[in-house]
Amino acid sequence: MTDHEAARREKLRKITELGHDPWGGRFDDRSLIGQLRARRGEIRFVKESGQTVEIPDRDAQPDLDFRGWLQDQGKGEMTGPKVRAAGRIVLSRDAGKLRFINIQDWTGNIQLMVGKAQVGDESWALAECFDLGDFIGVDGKLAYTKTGELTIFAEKLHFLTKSIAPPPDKHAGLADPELRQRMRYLDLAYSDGALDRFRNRTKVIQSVRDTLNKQGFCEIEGPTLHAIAGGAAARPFKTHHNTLDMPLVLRIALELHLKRLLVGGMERVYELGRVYRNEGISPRHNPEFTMLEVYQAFGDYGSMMDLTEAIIADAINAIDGNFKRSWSDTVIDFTPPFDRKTYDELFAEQTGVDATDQAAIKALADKIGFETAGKHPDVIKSEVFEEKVEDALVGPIFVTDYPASICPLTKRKRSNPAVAERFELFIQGMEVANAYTELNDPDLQEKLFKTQLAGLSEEESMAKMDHDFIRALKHGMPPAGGLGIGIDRLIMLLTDSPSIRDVILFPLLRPEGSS
RNA sequence: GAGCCUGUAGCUCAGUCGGUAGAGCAACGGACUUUUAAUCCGUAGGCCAUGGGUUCGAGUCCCAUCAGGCUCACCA
Repeated sequence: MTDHEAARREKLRKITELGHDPWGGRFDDRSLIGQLRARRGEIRFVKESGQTVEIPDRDAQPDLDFRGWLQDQGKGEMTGPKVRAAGRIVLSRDAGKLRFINIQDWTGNIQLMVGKAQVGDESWALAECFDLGDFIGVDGKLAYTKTGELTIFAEKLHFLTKSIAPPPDKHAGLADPELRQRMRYLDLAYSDGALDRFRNRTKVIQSVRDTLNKQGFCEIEGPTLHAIAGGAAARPFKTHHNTLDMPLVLRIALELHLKRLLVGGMERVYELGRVYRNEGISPRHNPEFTMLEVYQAFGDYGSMMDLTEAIIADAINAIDGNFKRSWSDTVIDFTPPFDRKTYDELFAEQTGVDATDQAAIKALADKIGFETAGKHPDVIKSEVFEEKVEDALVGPIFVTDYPASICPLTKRKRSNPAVAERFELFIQGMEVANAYTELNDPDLQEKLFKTQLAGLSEEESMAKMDHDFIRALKHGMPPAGGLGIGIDRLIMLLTDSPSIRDVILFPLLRPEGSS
């Protein structure tokens, strides 16, 4: 046991001795600290003559010499509402028989003044057992100190919960990224901005649902345990069901079940949920992440583009309504409509090479040093695109109309079968959304599945072919637009968070002390 | 999976050329009834990530391991 813990346990003992429960209990009728701050206009100064004076608002006049102003009023008394608050002690200063304590709840932070003469010996003895990190409640008068700080002048103290372990540095908070992730509770409680970041995450997710529900979309919950990992090209996590003695995988995408629902007549349907990919970890990849997939019958990728803009604009309004958002040392302008450019236009812009000139593209690829022998011209083009174009897509920008051969499971343009009706939304070089006009021809789908699985043995291929999905398509899936949004990445961009682990409460980490 | 970087007190961090382990905050004792990163006086707190090696001597140099970060790879 550390000295810190021993000292805190000793105070815990004293609290019990004083007749208080160190683990507290229900505490009704408190105001949130944010609400209390909003009530500061009720505070008055009453002069000896009986004249009532309004208190100048320090937020409006930050340079005001409050102490001087107060002296100018002469003798009198500050009056303010009786309030009750509760929170965690985050700062404490004592000045003899007087203590200034800052408590914090999830709406803010406020100072308490506890005077021995004002609260009595009993409460004073309790206050001497307070440590940083404890939860306390207070009844008192909301008013200003001589220096103009909004303060609850304590009349009665309540003990709500003892903190046995010492908190991180009271100003620096937690700096070590490993500790911030492992001990997210401490990060939230003591690191600047951490709690707000995750509350903004909640607001974004709620807003996404609101936007879709308002437009008549229906939220569903598909299975997370799949027999076949379909809908994406990632490696799955494998698991096993004991009673059925059956291998299972965690889902890598939401797509195939949502499309079955289109067949079933759910015309506008979405799922906002977790998917799992057994791939590498990076500042943009966590093994489990939150994905939104939306399908709209009788729509196409164009309908999805408008919807994507609406989802993002509404999410920003839900946070703070600021469409010019800082991102690292730059600013992203999210004001819709976003730029829309075709794949070929961007290719030509960034490389100076005509996107339809296969020979010139191959020459460029050779110059970069790519292996080009035996590759499909569109594959070469796509490799050059990733190398030369994607990083330049600071966006937000919709990249539309991809070469059909690199997205086989997408419907082609009727006017040009070499082009797939697909867009991706890029922001700061990061792929945030991906949408298609969905393929609904079961024979073509089956053929393309087979081609996609061609590299695998027949046995593996059969195991990965989702025959039920093909069967569903045979019953008729209406023409539809489909959209996927990486919600964690969107939240990263909206909260100026450079790593996906900053917006996932409990990202995957190796266990501690695994040596 | 590869390369580079990091790991020192509860927290944030110094630690020079290899020569007895440092600071701020937090803690403990004391002074102070309007402080606000309060101040002042005093005290205590260390498996220098772990395990080896080199050396008279290692926080420091070398090797391995563990954990984390970044870059790359992987990744509709």
